[in-house]
Amino acid sequence: MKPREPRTQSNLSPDATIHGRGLRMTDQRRAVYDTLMVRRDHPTAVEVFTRVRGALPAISLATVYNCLETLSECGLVKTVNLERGPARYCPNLGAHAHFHCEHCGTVLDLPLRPRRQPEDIWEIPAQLSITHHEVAFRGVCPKCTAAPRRKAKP
Amino acid sequence: MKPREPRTQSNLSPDATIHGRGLRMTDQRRAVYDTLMVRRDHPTAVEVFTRVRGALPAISLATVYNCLETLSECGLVKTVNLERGPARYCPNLGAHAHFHCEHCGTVLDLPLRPRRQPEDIWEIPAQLSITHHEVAFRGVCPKCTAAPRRKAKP
DNA sequence: CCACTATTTGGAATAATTCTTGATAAGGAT
DNA sequence: ATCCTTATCAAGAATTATTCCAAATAGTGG
Repeated sequence: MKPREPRTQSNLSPDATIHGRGLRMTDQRRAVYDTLMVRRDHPTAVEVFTRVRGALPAISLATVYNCLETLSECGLVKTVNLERGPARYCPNLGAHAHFHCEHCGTVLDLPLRPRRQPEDIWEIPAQLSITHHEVAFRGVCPKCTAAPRRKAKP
Repeated sequence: MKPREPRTQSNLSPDATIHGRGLRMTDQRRAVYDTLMVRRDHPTAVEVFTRVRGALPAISLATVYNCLETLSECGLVKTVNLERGPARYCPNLGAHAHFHCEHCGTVLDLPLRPRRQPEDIWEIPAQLSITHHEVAFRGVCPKCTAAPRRKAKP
């Protein structure tokens, strides 16, 4: 059967991952993390802020930015940059690209095919050491192709 | 032998491409375009501004932004977004990805292998129509791996 | 030359994010 | 438990890159 997707990159609990870096799992960090995990979409920092205030009404936007940065550095979430829009945050830790619908703004995950990697299609000099890659597609999503009614926030 | 890389996407002259859209090839646009073509690196708008003032001392930064946007929309240059840094502009019209050295800041072009395409490695739903894609790698370039002395602007 | 539109300019405005500062809180050592 | 050290948070200021705006300028077709 298909292996379950790891909850974190290291397969440790989020707490252990955070502690492993000498950091603390605070209420704020947990709330931001949980917010990302329950609705597995691609919210901006402001959207996370709005959602997380349901759990922690006193949290500040600056703290949301801090938490998202920390979680991202710890590999617990991914930061997604699409064009020049606000950064988005992604709970999917598997290897994947992103698709951004230029009509409705939706972001979709496009998984990497099994046993495939970017080096298969791009010529990457051997001496070059790669630590990250980010792949973004842009176009029109199935829903908007079918029914191109309303347009949305870009 | 290897076909020469087209100077523009349509293989028309830059002037013809611009005219084809009902736009004019002004001194400013030409100067910005030439600036990109002579030194084939990946300058930011401000860097283009600095360089282009050698030819047109009176040009404004807003105009440089306008020209770069126009040239990019016409397919005469490419806009490159790396992480959340300032946009960079690229004269290479061939299909390629970008590599960003996190040590010295250099940007390198990584060509797409012949007869390869992103669909080869990412699962892209059939109904999804793709108009653009942008691929960015991050890591350490050969020079910095060999001699990790100075660090640079990020 | 005239009318019309495209373009440029300089400065103001905006958006997203980062920085700063002082207050809080948590964990370890005694 | 108390003290000490460091991490974290909150609020607002500051920064950065980019876009917007209004007025001046310049091409183009007739």
